[in-house]
Amino acid sequence: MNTRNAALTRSDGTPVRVLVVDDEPDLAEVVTGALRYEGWDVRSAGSADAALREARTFRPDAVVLDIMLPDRDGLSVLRDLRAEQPHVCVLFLTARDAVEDRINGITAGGDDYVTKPFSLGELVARLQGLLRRAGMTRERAAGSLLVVGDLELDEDAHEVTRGGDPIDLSPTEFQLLRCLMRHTRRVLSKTQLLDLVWSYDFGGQAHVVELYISYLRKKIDSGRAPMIHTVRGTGYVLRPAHR
Amino acid sequence: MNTRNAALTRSDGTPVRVLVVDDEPDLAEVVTGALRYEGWDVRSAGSADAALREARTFRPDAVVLDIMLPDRDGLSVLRDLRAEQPHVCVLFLTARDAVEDRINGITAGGDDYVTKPFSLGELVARLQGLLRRAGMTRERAAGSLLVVGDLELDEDAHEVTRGGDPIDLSPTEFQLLRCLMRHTRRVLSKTQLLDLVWSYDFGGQAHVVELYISYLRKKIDSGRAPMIHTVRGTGYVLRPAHR
DNA sequence: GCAACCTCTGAGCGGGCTCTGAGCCGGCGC
DNA sequence: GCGCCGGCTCAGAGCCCGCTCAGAGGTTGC
Repeated sequence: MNTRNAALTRSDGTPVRVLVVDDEPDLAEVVTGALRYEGWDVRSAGSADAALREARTFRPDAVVLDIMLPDRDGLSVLRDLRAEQPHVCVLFLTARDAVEDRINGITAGGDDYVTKPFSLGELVARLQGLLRRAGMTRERAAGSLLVVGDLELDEDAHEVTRGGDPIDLSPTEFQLLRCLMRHTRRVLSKTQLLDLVWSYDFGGQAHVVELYISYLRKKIDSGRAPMIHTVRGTGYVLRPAHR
Repeated sequence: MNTRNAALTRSDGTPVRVLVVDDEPDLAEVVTGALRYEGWDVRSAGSADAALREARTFRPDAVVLDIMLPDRDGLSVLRDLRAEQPHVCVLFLTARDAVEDRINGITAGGDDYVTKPFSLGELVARLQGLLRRAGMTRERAAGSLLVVGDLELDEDAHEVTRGGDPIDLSPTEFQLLRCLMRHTRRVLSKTQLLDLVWSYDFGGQAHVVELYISYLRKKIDSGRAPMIHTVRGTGYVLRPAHR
């Protein structure tokens, strides 16, 4: 399990089921790994046909679906999926400049997509958002609010407050904080943070993580009991500001 | 569920039932998805015969009906539907230059229509309007008024006021604002807004959204505490003014 | 048939965001 | 005590994102 918080589960208590469909084995592997790390039950397929076959027996709650598959068009796969399982959530993967007109209207149906290259944290967050909104998980009630001590982060509203005071963050700062809050009390290495927050094709150094941690501290910890702690030689932890 | 507001339900508490009838699978899929996202119980049919068969068992509260079906004329389908279920609401889909005199006869009966290509937000709003007027939902009382802070939008009257002052908006501006107001305090990406407010066949870029947001701000926020906020890298949110 | 309005495209610009590099500090080991 | 290494912070360059303006084309209404 990844977090101290219970892993996201379905209403019957079993882990959420996700099917990953991508024809690039490397990418599929990375995504699959990240989702398993979330404690979910993950399977993968390399083609549309395989995906539909797998879906029939596996009955996933959500599908991560590359829109550029060798054999079939993304929207038609969606249609076939929905025909058998009307309530499955779909998260599309698409190239930045891909002809997006093929998926016009997708987000209006509650489905979502991320453009390649994406960060794994983003992918997971989007997927959780989909599942939450579909009412498919136990966390329905909790909504989109992450709370650690007097620090609150609303994923839907993109609002962050500490002790009630609003704090505004840049996109990267926001993602980094979300990531820390998701894994409260667990030390995350710079490499892990790099893998989660930055796109998988980011070539930069771990130094950026330090930099962004320092930005975050300025906005969140300055003048208060610190919540972000560094564990020398290992990484960073977020903890409620003791007492 | 999609909105903060509870899903529209029938007076007995079960979800509203909608039957979508269209012979273009892609369009039907998108429409079906959008309605399902509203929390409704949706089924679809690709032909008039299938529709009538489905209606007999499904007993929908409303039908979204393409007037140009391959096998039968839309109006005759309407007659047959009404013969069995006199109180069903019907929303027609029709081509822009369709014979209007026939349409006029229809709307006199309390039904409504939208012309292709339409926006999904418009479709949903019209359908809600129909159901509301038919007294088929719990929200009857709430009426067609959306309120956020001192900003009010009347969906039926197409009127908008802020702090009591009337504001007039172009059709697109109106739809965009309605969409933002329906999802108060939730960040909507430009893509989402594009999918909801613009027609499903719109090929343009997300840039238009920025443009219309700027128009809206001029009319709604200028000289007052801003309500429309941009979340860099993500989208836009509407929030009650100040604090 | 003309005028007013609406919608969208394109371009320019301003500013925030991201990342690089360098210097500094403090802890820890030799 | 000295040097090294890991982490922190500052400053700055470049880029990208979002905002706005101006204008073309289309539509509506008179």
